[in-house]
Amino acid sequence: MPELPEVETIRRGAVHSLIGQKIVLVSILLHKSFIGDPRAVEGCVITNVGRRGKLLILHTSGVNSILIHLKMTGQLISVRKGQMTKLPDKSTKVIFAFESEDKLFFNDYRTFGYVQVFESANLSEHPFLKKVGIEPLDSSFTFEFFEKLVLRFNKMNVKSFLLDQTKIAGLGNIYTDEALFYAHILPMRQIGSLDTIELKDLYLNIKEVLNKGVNLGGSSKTSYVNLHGEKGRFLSQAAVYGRGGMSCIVCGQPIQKSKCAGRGTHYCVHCQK
DNA sequence: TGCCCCCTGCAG
DNA sequence: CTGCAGGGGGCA
Repeated sequence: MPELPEVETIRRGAVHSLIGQKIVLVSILLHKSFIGDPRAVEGCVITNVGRRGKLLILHTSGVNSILIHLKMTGQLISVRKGQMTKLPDKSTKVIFAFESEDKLFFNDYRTFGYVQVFESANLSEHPFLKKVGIEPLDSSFTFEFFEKLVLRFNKMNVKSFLLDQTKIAGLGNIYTDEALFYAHILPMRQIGSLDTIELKDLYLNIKEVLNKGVNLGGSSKTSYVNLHGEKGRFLSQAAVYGRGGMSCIVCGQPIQKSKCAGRGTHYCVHCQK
């Protein structure tokens, strides 16, 4: 499910609701959803909440951190003591119970996601963190950096490049299609064919679209909800994603939908070149 | 550097 | 019923 804006929205909710919570019990309802020893974080307090790309990181008072990747359909939902809830339900895979009697539910009906206990001192050795690329909303992501990065991958098509987490971290199918639309670039274009003006346009729109996503609380196509169980509002504003066959908001021509980089890809043949 | 695959559920 | 879905690891 979630791309950078969705995970960032959850992170912000977690900063508010989870910091200071002491974990008293971790219940695992599906073994494959949990990697490592749950007892290693019981008794620990959540001290901070970070994010790298689409990976959420709960720092604790102990020697371990808790890494959470939601993949396609993961949800992380916090329920206060005494609050009405339908949880756990059949998609619930992991439950954290806190000393406060608040609870945290990890739901994931397709079971691609995971919760992982990992030694904080060795986070840089984690298979995902070891390879993940630059944070596009960080000040270190300058146009100069982007231009140099892009130059090394001339043969790739631009959509595959943007989806590759080892290059830029956090873009997924929705925000990639949106950024390419606003940059007037067709997704199947070869990186090497982009001129400096197009690269600059793409660079600016990557940041623009991600910021807009964060400001609207992310995208909810099917399952995404924030930490409080609320849907995101980005998709109602999407220019191309999920609008195949509908008219382009700029020129009125029908939005195309086809496959690129193995993913459903939305674009306007009139506005994008 | 592309495909297949891990799963479940829902729309067409 | 088939195909498709916010991801990404592992394999030629």
